[in-house]
Amino acid sequence: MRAEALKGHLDGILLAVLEPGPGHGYAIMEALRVRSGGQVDLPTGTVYPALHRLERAGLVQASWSEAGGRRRRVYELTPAGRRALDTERTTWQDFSAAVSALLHPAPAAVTSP
Amino acid sequence: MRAEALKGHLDGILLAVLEPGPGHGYAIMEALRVRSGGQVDLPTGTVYPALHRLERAGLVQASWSEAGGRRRRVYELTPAGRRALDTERTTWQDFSAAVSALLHPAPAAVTSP
DNA sequence: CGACTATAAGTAGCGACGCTACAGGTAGCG
DNA sequence: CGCTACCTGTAGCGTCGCTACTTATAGTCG
Repeated sequence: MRAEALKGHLDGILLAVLEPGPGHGYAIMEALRVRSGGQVDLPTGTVYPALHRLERAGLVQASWSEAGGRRRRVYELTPAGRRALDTERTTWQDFSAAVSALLHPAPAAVTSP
Repeated sequence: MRAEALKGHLDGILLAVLEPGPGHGYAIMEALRVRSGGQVDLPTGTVYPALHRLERAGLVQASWSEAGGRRRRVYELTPAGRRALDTERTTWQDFSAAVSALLHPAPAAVTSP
């Protein structure tokens, strides 16, 4: 899938992945690949800047951790992040319903009589 | 609705509106507003450039028409445009299913055991 | 040992896209 | 005459995801 189509919804997806518990960037990319059945496979140049963006926005909170000589930046939802996720979910519902409706039927011609 | 969220799907929507028959820019904006129950209300600075883009891409074909002293640029789908619309519909199905799946459940934590 | 893969994080620069804020013009109504 | 609806358009901006690259450690295979 053209991951480019995620435009504007990536943030919500990342927040959703972090909802059940903290995680680091690499694990998030893995989780997305697995959960989408390989459909969503984001490059690092997409995920890391997005996480930094979320951090700047105060939606996630980050901290360094060490595991087997590998440093990890672990991200966790903030209260604001949870609220933003809720908002994103309802926004997505409305949005996808609207697009589906517009994309599918095609009842009559556009030109007025 | 944040029309910005349409990123990447606007073209498909415009093609869908033009599917049943030709139409001009202003009527297209009207049609979108009406069909979406006011949810989708695009500014002219979004619609006209998008139509020009579709024209450059060969997905629509444009011609001037005159009606009551008002010039109108009427757009019509090309065969390539119809094919692109089909593609967009299946792409949208996959995409929206994937996003819904990722956004909603949240089965387990990200971090591996 | 050396090469390679997996794990892990990051940045610079680019291109695409939608938006804001304009500009310009006609028709009709009070 | 002023206002609203109709109709098209552009310049410049900001955001966002992508490509391509860099840096570093751990494990595996020949």
